Amino acid sequence: MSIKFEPLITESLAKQIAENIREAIVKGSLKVDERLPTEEELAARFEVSRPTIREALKRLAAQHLIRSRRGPTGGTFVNRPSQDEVRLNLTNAMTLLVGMGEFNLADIAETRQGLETLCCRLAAERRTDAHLVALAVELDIQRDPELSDVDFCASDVRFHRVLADATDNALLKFIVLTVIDALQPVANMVVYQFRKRQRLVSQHESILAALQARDADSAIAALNEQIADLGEKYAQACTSRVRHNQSGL
Amino acid sequence: MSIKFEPLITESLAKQIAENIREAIVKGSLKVDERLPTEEELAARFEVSRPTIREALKRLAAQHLIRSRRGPTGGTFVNRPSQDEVRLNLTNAMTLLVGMGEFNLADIAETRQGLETLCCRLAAERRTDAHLVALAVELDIQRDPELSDVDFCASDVRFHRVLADATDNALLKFIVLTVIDALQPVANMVVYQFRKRQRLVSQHESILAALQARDADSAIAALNEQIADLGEKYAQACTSRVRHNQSGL
DNA sequence: ATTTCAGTATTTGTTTGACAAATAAACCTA
DNA sequence: TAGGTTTATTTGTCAAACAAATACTGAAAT
Repeated sequence: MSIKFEPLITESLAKQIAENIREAIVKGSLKVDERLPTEEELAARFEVSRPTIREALKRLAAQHLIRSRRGPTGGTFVNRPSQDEVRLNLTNAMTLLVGMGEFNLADIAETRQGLETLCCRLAAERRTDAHLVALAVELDIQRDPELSDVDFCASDVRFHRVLADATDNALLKFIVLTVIDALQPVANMVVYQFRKRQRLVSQHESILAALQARDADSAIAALNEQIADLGEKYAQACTSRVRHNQSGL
Repeated sequence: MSIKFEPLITESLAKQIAENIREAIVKGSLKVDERLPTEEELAARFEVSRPTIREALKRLAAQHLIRSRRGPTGGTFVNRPSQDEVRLNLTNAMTLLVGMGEFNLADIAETRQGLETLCCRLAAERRTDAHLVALAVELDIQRDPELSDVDFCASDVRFHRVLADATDNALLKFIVLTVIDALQPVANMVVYQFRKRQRLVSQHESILAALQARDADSAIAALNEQIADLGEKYAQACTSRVRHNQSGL
């Protein structure tokens, strides 16, 4: 006689329930803005207690898959995943990976170069006048010599975000924004020490002019120059940080 | 007299606590594999009850930031974020976005083309012989006319994953794998109806040959041809699906 | 008739206290 | 010393209750 061993589920109930509901959402059995049963009903349905149900729901809430409201018309509802919310998650996760040193700086610079080159090519084709204006606004900000380092950095980030927006490709924009945001701490660390902003600004000016003329190649050239510069600074910042750490120990 | 209004925190305690601990992790005050206080201690520290603490911890567990074990040496520990775990999260989230139609097929095709073009360029430089072998293995599989559609698809995905691996750029690989995985459902839908595999296979053969010769341009040409083909199929699949939906209603 | 306000029901948020299950270390026993 | 047994610790789960938010209901006042 052959004994049929059960799969022997050892995962926590809350996790299983969360996974269960999650699948229902992604498969579409639970539609956007649809209301889930109350926690008590869910507890009865899954034959567990309410705290267990709540732990499961919190897992889903952490992924922005559901939202909850109190009151008679309240309850738990399926969230339409907004790009921004998802991107926040991704950025957090990637920031952590970058912070742990999972990616080296050369890889980061190379990837950014590849992505932004692509952006330049598409943006040169599709940018609107509004994009040019937005870029010009940031340039004006960056030209102010009284600007603090952090503000300069922030403006730099916004400049590149506009570049991504000008591609008119939602997916590419999504990816590029995620990467830019995740890499901002690193970028900050670098530009912070990069006091000669003039070169950065003039590169941005070149990019803006090239986009205005719809000249993709010139835009890419200016961009590559900038990223090459930053690549050097990355390396310097990296070695100096290593030295700092060594001296610190 | 000016009254100083308090920030008026209305967020749930569990959420605040989760955010609190999360920041401690990303800021580095809590190091990898370090053990958090027991749930009881945390409850005392934050002056809330244990279930509330547990809900907070579940939020973090959903993001793979912590893990828990029972027993005397058990407790809650800070997780080293593995690329694969994070990627699984990202892929799930992106799959949802794609499934909700946040990105149109033209954008998807264009983005994929841009990313993989980049991969080809780098892979032509840096591929090792092992990569060539891996690609050849998949090609052999794909040549089998008896292969089922799903298996063909799976092999196709693996082929492109090897391509990403050959770039020797961890970040780029991470991004490309995420996108490929998130888009697999769409790709499946397409290739499924694309019975003439011969053309796909010969394109793969061209890519392999080009990489062997370290000829980036040829590889890119073959790849672009393939993605252009898929772009057409995307469009067809899309319209046919629309028709299907219309007839269904 | 309309507005305003208090009450009420419903649902999530939180607490308390307890027990179950897993697990490693300490402790016996042979 | 080897091997099993107890024990302490910690997370996992449950039960019952109260608190807080919120929309609906209905009565009172204008």
